[in-house]
Amino acid sequence: MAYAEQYIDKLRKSGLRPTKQRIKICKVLFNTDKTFHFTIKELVKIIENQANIKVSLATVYNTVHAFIKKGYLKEIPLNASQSYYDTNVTHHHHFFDEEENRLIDIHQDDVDEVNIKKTIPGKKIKSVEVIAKIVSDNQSQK
Amino acid sequence: MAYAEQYIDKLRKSGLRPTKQRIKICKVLFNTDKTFHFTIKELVKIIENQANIKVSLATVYNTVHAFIKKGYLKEIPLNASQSYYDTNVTHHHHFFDEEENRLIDIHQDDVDEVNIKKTIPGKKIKSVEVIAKIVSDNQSQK
DNA sequence: TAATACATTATATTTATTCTAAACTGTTGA
DNA sequence: TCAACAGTTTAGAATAAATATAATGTATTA
Ligand SMILES: [Mn+2]
Ligand SMILES: [Mn+2]
Ligand SMILES: [Zn+2]
Ligand SMILES: [Zn+2]
Repeated sequence: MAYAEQYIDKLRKSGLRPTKQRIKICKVLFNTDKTFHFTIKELVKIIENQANIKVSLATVYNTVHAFIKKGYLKEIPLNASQSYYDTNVTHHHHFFDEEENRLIDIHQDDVDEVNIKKTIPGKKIKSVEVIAKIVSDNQSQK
Repeated sequence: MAYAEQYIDKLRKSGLRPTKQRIKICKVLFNTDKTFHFTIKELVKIIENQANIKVSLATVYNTVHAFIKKGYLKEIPLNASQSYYDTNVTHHHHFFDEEENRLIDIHQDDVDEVNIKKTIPGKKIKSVEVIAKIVSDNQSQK
């Protein structure tokens, strides 16, 4: 299958050999039209549900980190005791639904360019991220 | 002293009795012109350095969380295994210096109003925060 | 095939955070 | 005054995410 080639390519470019555990991880992460957000725990659960093979936590962590380093995944800064990861590596922003603990993408086009007037000597901006926390809009009950 | 009154007031409004441990925490947090960012570990270290009294980790965590709930402190969403807290509770944004692991305030005035065109049905925006990651600007060496 | 390099895994470790339970303190009212 | 009580502090235990370790397994290649 052609898609397997892509995964092998991604793995090789990340400095990893394409083992069956890693290809399985790739399938879960990249074999879909839609990008998504996940925690390591959730990723492990998806793999367990789909797969006939066992993949250890250490391998999942290692592979995810290798992909982050290479730019195939992004880590999302959230105030939580656990990291969120994103298969959408384009520049974009997020809603974070505090009630459902869920991240929702905001396309770059949906936010005006964030213009920061302040500068720090000797430093340059590497990335700018907007996080908008959302909650239920319980309209005043008429 | 007048400032002690303020701390007692803050504590009472947070539903906490003004004990000497809690007043000590208040002094470290609020007895300064400048606001600042801190981790729990750092806060404990400051207290240890200044104080003649011992304050346990549990008390520090509990007090900080009570103040957050009341709005006297803010938690800053950062991609880290540890939480950052802010004594500046006004609406503002941040630089995060990835090399020095340091937060720097950006006044609200220094960022144009972030206008998000996307909406989520049934949800309203509670807060919008911008985090700009910064790194050393190593100019191409002439 | 044998040697070697790389991977996977179970398990241990680390570390931030939260929980627990016992000891302590300050307030109250008989 | 002082016993009872509510609330507090604390040391240490528990929890959970993340990382490290080291033994075993697998793939590559000479
Ligand atoms: Mn990480
Ligand atoms: Mn918290
Ligand atoms: Zn996203
Ligand atoms: Zn700040």
